[in-house]
Amino acid sequence: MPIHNSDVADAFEEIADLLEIEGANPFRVRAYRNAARTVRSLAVEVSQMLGRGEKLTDLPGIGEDLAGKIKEMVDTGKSPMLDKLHKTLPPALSELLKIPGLGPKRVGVLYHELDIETLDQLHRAAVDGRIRKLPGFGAKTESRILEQITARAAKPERFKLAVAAQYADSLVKYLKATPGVDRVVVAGSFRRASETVGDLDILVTAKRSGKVMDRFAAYDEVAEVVAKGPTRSTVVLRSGLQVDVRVVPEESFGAALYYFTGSKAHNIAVRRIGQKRGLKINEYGVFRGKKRIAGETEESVYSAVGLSYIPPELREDRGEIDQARAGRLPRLVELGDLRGDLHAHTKATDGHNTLREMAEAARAAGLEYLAVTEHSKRLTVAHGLDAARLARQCDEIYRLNGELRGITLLKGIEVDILEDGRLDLPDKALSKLDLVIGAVHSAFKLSREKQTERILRAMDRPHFTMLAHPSGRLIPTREPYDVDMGRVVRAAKDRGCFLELNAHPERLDLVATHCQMAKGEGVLVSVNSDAHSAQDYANLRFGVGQARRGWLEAKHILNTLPLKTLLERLAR
DNA sequence: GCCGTTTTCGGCCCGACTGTTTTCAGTCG
Repeated sequence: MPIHNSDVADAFEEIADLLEIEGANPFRVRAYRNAARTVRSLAVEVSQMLGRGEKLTDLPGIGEDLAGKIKEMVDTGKSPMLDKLHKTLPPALSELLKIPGLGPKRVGVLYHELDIETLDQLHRAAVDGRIRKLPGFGAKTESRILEQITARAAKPERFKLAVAAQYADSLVKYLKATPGVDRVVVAGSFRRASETVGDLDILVTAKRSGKVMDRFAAYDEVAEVVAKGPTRSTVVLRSGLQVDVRVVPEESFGAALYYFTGSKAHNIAVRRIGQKRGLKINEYGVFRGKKRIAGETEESVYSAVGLSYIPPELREDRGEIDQARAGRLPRLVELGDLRGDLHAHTKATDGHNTLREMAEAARAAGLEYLAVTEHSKRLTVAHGLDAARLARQCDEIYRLNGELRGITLLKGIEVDILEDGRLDLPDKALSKLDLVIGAVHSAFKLSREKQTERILRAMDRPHFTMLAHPSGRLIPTREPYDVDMGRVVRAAKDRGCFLELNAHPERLDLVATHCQMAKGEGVLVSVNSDAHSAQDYANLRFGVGQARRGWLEAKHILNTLPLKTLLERLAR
């Protein structure tokens, strides 16, 4: 059983949880959490690093001890440390920590006083009224726990970025209409363009904060007011989405925006630098003693600690701080850099609009070219094209190109990669196209070895241009299939192929770490909408966000090329 | 448990809100 990075990270997180309940040194606990985060976001497997004889202690937050514990897990598949902890604390206690309002101290009390180990037992104790009698608990805490347990079963934990965007947009509009309100900005993981967001953090500048809080609590989508103070309030919307609003004075706007954009790990790292320079950084500004020396803008905050401005999508403490100090941050791709879209469907298969409608909508979205890439025949549910229907669509594209101005249609296909690595249409049919996107839509459960070989064999076909949604995952319903992405990226490089970054809100695939791998190997990425209707080009915004999270610049993106250059690249 | 342009020992980010308390611990972000 090979040990993946996520296994190591999961184990470290559980160790951190259990140590915390045990009352261990909080900094020791943090060390495990930091290590978990580092390992989880690595682009290479730690097992491979060990195999190549690379030192794990070179990784941030991994010292001799943790490097040894990782090696132990890779070698034996087990963590003696975790096994030892399980002798005194049951594994399910980690689950209890996920209930809002329950931290390590209270979970410890629940376990030691009432022998509560599981959510079920917690639920029963709350119903029986046994919790309110414990020291540090009360009737209110007990009923809150009860609510949270029932709520947990019913609601999704995190919201897709595109869904959160809908709630964010209308709430921002509503808050902006409050008298005396100046700025309203969504910060947090939403601003960092995370794939999913757990809550919305909204930052407001206003003369009088009380008015804002009253109006916020009165928003008609609010199901529950969790907390309401003079400068900070938390509500839960009917959809289950939690929203925090913070009000700060205008002169603190930059510091607060920086602070509430996070990530937490990034903020801690920046503040540590400030600390070394004798500066205190909080949401109100950067202070030397009592004197505020920065805070009006985010730039001023970063510059106070000797860093250049760091775009939100990079703020994960994954190397961006060192690069900012050296002035070597990438100039990230922007939505406006995209000149075209290389993946879209029409009514001919499972899309909702005609070829002409899709073309005109693409032009209206500011695009210069659009590749029409229907499904192939194996995907019968989508009414996929066979060679004859594909040829007819190509004729239609040829005719439309003669007619349309300001947009050029390219002839493509999203051809199924069959289980044995063959493509679903003959080479002869594919040879007439401008591009061939290969996609895995079946047999997701193959072994890592077989799945990787399957994709590599498909890439070997002479007309193969691009691999669609390379990991195959769907947020939040389907895990990625098991594939050696390192080999896929290198294979794409060897064969001159491209990788798609599918911008559909449920895909956002390539994931950020794989974008960095592609960048490292010099493989161009194409940010594609996978539009199935004329409105879907709006999703490109989320694809660009993901590309930015992957440190990509315009020069790393295939569809920032002008049409002529693009066609030359595709023809190679 | 990690880490070092003040340190190989002694630090480790910082503030708001709630509930259970009579001055603050716990939790959260």
